[in-house]
Amino acid sequence: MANEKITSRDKDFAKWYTDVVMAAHLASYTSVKGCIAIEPNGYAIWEKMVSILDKKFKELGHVNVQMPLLIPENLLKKESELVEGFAPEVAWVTEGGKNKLEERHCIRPTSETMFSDYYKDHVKSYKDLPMLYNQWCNVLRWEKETRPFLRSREFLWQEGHTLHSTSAEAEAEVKQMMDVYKWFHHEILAIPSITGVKTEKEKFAGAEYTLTNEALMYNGVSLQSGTSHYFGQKFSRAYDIKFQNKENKLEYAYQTSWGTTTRMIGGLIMVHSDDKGLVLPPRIAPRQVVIIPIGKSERVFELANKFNKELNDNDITSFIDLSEKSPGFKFAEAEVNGIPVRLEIGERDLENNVITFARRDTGEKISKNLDIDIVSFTKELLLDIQNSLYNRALERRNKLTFVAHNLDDMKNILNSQPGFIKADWCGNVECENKIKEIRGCKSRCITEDELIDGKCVCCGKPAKHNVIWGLQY
RNA sequence: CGGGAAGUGGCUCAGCUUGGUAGAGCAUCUGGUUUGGGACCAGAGGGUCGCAGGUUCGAAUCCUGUCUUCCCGACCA
Repeated sequence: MANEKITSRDKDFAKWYTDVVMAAHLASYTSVKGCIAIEPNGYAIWEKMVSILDKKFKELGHVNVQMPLLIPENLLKKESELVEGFAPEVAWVTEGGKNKLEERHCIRPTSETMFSDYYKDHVKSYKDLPMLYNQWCNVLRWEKETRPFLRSREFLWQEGHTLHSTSAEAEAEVKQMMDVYKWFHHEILAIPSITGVKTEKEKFAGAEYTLTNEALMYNGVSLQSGTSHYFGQKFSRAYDIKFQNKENKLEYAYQTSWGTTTRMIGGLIMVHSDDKGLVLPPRIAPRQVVIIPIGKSERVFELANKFNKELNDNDITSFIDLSEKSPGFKFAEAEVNGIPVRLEIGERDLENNVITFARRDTGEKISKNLDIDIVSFTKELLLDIQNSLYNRALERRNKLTFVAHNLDDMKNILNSQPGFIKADWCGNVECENKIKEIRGCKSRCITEDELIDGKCVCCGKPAKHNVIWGLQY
């Protein structure tokens, strides 16, 4: 039974998406364009993302810091590629109180600048390196078209900025952090993303190269969800970050940056959710089990409390829905909010000494005897839901992964059912631009796979790479 | 930023053409009865119609500007 507040996913995907965001109370609009209010249900997901990623970052030796929100104009302008890349979407502060600022400041769109400015004064020797900093913060980019979580002007993210004494070490960091993002998507979010290198055209402004994590949404559109950049010495030259190396010579440091954002919440919705509302993989669900007591008998509440305590004592996040609503209402509410497992405890079942589990991903109801080991059963069920969601998403991704041998193939695919399109490419940006003319199709990432035909899908000349193409958010 | 649509209690919308100072359903609150797929009865509260100007004796309604949201393009995490 679909939720009446939610437009069907297959009928209007864009509307379905916003309906789910609103119906599950993840976020709502505010009077500030492109700046959403992230509501408790949405923020709880972000908090869980933060806690898991933050733990991982720290295990790998990173520490958290906080840099200023404002960046002075002349500082931002030191790295020309970065400025050119971000210029159209930077917001400026020109007044403080009643005074015009002698130098205007932008609100950070990203913090390479401030980190670099900090590093230049704090790194003297190779013994100071590496510096493995990360910050959790908000940034602002003056986007023209905005959508909750997917593209808002203000958004929350983490940006890691690290400094190394050798290129090899920095490049290893870039790869390592991309592996973390991939792990996070596959193991926690149950999203079978693909990773690879961005083309020159699509890489981050100012980077030597960019690694990307690309996730395919239910409708076949790709979402860049996590990037990791290698800067080499570009920023350290622009910002004068030098250290004395082992040979007692001054050398520019090697730098990286990597980030993930609240956009991942949007990805989570567009990969797993359905016409009933949100579907959350258990490992990212802030609340994994809802217990719904039916009827008013004392035994019902005793059991609800007992099971709730047992689950929470064993690292399963559970709560009892004690609201004054009918059971049907509570079922629907649990579904729209994406709670992975529902446990119904009712008088009628108790007469037969059973309780009923319902799983959000399939809707299946499972009747179990009262004397089951509730903790181990629930753990297995949650694991099974986690795996099923991953497999379902993987099947969908495979179904929407196509191979193109020529431009006509690409056109046909993009005009019927978009997805990941694998095609050979000569490495020339002109071919990339030509392909983009087809519904805005862009290169997603360069794969390590073998060439398909050995010739460019666009110009027919010898190909250099097997590239994944697609539409993007 | 170009092309289109829309803003009226928390939500969905009616009223606007033919100006006379605001309605419905859902939601909320109170009391009671209920409880296995979005319960029922009775009662109550809540808006000056996105915002700013203008026309008029009088504007939700007409005019101008502006902001926001949605869809389609161009740009982007």
